[in-house]
Amino acid sequence: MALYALVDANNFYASCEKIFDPALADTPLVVLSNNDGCIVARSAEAKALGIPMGAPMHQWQAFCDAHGVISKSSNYTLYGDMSARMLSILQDMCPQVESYSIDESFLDLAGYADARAYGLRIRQRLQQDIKITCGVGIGATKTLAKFANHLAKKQAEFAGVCQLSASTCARTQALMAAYPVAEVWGVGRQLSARLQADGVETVLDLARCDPLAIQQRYGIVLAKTVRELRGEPCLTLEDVGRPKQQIIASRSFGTTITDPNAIKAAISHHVSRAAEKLRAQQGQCAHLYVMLRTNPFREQDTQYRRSILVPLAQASADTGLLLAAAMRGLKQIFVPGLRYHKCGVMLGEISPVGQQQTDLFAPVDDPKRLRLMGLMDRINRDQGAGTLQFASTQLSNTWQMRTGNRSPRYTTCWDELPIAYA
DNA sequence: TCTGGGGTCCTAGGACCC
DNA sequence: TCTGGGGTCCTAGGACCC
Repeated sequence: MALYALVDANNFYASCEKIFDPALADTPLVVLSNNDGCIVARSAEAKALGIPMGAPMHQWQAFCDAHGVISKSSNYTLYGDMSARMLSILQDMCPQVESYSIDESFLDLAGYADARAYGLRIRQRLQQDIKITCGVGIGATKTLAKFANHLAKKQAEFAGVCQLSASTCARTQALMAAYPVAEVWGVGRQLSARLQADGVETVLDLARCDPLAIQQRYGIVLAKTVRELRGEPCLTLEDVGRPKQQIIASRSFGTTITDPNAIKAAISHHVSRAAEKLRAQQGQCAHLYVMLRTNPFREQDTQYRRSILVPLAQASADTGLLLAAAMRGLKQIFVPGLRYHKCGVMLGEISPVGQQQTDLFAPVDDPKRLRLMGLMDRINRDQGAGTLQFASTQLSNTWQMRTGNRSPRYTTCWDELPIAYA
């Protein structure tokens, strides 16, 4: 009998900020996206004030000022490190763990006699060791575990850990009937609007649909979701270390950009970051996309949005080669005179280095160049990102993003460790 | 003035082939 | 004059997730 748990940290980014700054303990707090653009995390107090997820900060600035809400620029170095600590505790407690996102992991609990008691222990341990409060949802499928997790957080009687029994059980059905279909994992805005138009309003309504009819009308993905809601597993735990199939590096500019050199510099920067990630997973890519666009929210501006695929003559992980390819692509899609807002690159068709294609004569990266790249990565890791860079990155820095109020990197940087006074 | 970034999977439609 | 249809591969884009 399959049994999955989903462990999900509450208000993760906001909690990370609060752990290291006790003065923020009972203060409403929001964490902002890059460029301090959107609200991407809220503390419990900020949620209670009615601040919505994803809202543009500039629309809420006055409200936050009036209600004493503290805002923080995002500090991904800190959140990433806390996430790794959380994962290692979970791996210590359970042999089968899939890290699903920065603050969520699925656990395979098949064969555990008292899964709920185990969930409570996990919750206690995370609370005790790293001061992170999480919800635990347990069910026969990942989709049910997701829903259970939602219940664990929303309904106080579960004390943070909810185990759903079979979807045929009356109690489970009552819970499913109490939540809108949009709460189901995999049902977003578009799908929930269509489903509601078809009379499928609650989670229970969807669970009662015929999977084949759903497949006809909505496709295979939603059909799997229906099966999962009915207790039939369609999704399994995925390997933690699975290499990425595509690697994206992109950013909005801190300000509108028209200067082609600034865009070249930004693209160079993104290529460098993406190639670093590619080498970190011992990969090489056979093509890359270059993406460029104007600001869709500025309706008064001429809108433009293009991406272009640049195939490489050989699969490569060499920043220099990738830079040259990206510049060729950029040249093709850059239109002078527009007010640009964001650009990026995506590496695709990724394969492991060394697993060569069948063509004996296919060129491969020069080993000397790869050693140089490895050295560059090590220096940048030890001495700080950007210590060694390709020159095109330096053409301009006007595109850099804004960060108003980032907290210290408490756990990963010697100069920024928190200080405790006894 | 100011609206994120990084992923996965699926599908529609065009190009091409026989 | 009459001018098919099915399969496959590829790509762009859309939906979803956090």
